[in-house]
Amino acid sequence: MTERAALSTIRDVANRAGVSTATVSRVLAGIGNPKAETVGAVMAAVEALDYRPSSVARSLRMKRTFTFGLVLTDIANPFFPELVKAADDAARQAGYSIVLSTSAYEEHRAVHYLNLMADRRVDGLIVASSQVAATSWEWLAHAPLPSVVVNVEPVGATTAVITSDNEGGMRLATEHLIALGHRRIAHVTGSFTFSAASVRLQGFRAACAAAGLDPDTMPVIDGDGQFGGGEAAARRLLAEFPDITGVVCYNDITAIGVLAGSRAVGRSVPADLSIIGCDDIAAAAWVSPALTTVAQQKGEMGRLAVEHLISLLDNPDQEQAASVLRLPMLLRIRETTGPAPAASRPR
Amino acid sequence: MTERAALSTIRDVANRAGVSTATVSRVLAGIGNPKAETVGAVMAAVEALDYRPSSVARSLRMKRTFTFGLVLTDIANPFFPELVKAADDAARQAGYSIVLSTSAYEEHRAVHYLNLMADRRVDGLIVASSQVAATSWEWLAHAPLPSVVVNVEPVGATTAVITSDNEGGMRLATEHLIALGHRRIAHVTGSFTFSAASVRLQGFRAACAAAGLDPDTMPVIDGDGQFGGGEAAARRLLAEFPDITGVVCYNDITAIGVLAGSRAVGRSVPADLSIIGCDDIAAAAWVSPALTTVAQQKGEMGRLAVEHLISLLDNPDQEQAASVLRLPMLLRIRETTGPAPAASRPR
DNA sequence: CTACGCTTTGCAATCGATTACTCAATCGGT
DNA sequence: ACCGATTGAGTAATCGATTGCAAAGCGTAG
Repeated sequence: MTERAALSTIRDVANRAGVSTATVSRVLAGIGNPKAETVGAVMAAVEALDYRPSSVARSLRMKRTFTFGLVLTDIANPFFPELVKAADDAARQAGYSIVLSTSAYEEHRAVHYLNLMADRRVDGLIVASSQVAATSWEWLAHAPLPSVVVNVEPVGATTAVITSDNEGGMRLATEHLIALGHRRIAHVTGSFTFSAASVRLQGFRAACAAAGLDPDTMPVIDGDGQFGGGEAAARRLLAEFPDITGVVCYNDITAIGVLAGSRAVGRSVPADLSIIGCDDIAAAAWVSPALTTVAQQKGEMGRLAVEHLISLLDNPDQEQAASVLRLPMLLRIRETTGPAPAASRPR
Repeated sequence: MTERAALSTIRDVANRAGVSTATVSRVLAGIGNPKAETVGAVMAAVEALDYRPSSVARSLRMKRTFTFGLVLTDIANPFFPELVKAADDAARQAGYSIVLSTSAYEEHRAVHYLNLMADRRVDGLIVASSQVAATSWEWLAHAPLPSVVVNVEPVGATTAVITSDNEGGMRLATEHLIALGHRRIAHVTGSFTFSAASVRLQGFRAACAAAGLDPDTMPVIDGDGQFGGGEAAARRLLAEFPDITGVVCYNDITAIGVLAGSRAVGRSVPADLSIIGCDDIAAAAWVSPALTTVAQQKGEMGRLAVEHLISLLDNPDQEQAASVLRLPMLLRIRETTGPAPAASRPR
């Protein structure tokens, strides 16, 4: 059996040290000029009683919890760990903690969790999502606390938004294939319930057009942002358009699916077919051949979100502005992209 | 600019409804037999003011936060998402929330976070880790709150432990290869700072012995539980012991590394070489060929941890016992294992 | 018609911290 | 040696809920 230590209060410490609770509080907070003698007595009592102030009581009195809520649509999304970690580090460094919650892609639960966070009286809210429904936006706009939205860009954003330059990133990916000599390039999309899906498609088309390739002649196949969707898309794509030499995918998981599907129908990557993903999740480096991709600066997004909230809290007068920050994406060349097969080179 | 709704207190509601705060509290908690009229007035006021009770104040008064702390060594570990999700669901269902924190493999930070959780006055603690140092165990044993340890089994456990039957799982994996006719089988270990590494090695040896294969003649190569370690191990292994036809790996990430390394040196999987992992992370299904593995019941572990805590809280008299629960692991046959090549079959 | 009992509601203490305000003691200057 | 400034610490209010106890309201029985 384990002996459970009883938790002592500030009053216990005050009694043992022979001072008032006010003094204990001040000494611990480093406020005022306490006599060395007093400090000694307090610290000794704190030590002896293993006193740890209740942040519940502190929060009630100070009307600050020094906590940020981080709401994820789905914690299983391999995109999120890095973001959570960076946000956690940044928060910790500034004396804040992060409370996590995941809403598992169900809209009604999302609003429920947002409310739960508000009940908790978190000082600020970070919503990291692939999709956020209108009701949630509404809620955030009138919420009694500041918030930042990460990774999704709503149409009429009313809060600060931090996201990646999805269009530019996709352009980067497409340009990479074009530079390798590919001229017949396909795009496998994500589910269009993800706001990034259409933006990434746009980037693909823009890059084609800029290189003198008519975007309307380039196959676009619907995926679902998951492995299965990518695999199915690859089979369909290669059956209908066998002359394709490059595939630009909505995200890495899709690309990994496309990789599997392509090989299943006998294409060798990157000799016959080049594949490029988007996000740069950990698994991208694990598949073989390792996946070429454009990376989102996930850690940076988490860090910036926290910093934004803190600056909002430090300047309480300044109204929350509806800003949008798009971080550039970074090309990570690995092994799934290579020169276009000579046969299909133009002229 | 967004108009920030001012947050109203129970007193505001009481005033507007023309009742006392006590009545509001009772109505909202469903205690007593309030007159329908009173209920109506209170609910109307709640609605009108968009009142949401402060769980900070409630926690202070009730000395319960209805929150569990979940401490992860590293949130980036692909093992954890499923566990977190299941724990979250189970907790939510019972009226609790989960507060997450990650200690990033640094022991001193781990204790720091445990303290932070205690300051938060969480009602219970779940520690999910691959390794927990002695100081943390010490802390948990004398902590002023109940706790469960998940996924790691310390030598002198003083709290409840929920883990997988790592020995049995590894035996299962090894038996699978043996049943397929393999007789020269290697094991790539994890870092031995992970408590499961030696137990899994034991399982491997036990299965060999049981099948009449001398474990001492089976190559054992050190990995590190990461992709790189697996890849390097494969190169070394296949150079030194080219007659090997099967590899049992400490975990999936290692196995994926071994897969990459084997192919880099020209082995085809599963024709020349069978590979089996352990854990069943999401990426195991994404690589190609898809990885055969033994699955940990990750969700189940999270669910059970939460249930255990709740039962501990519901029966406060019952002392916390040091129990160990080992969940069976499940064989998931995919594509990286196949019959041993005929050439190497015995006799 | 009064009194007793049940229901419904209010009063006020409480949880454990922080902090504005007050007060006592000490110090220095002339 | 006296007085004002300064320092160090205590008193008590406060944050926003919950809940034991008291009391008011109401119905009914004697």
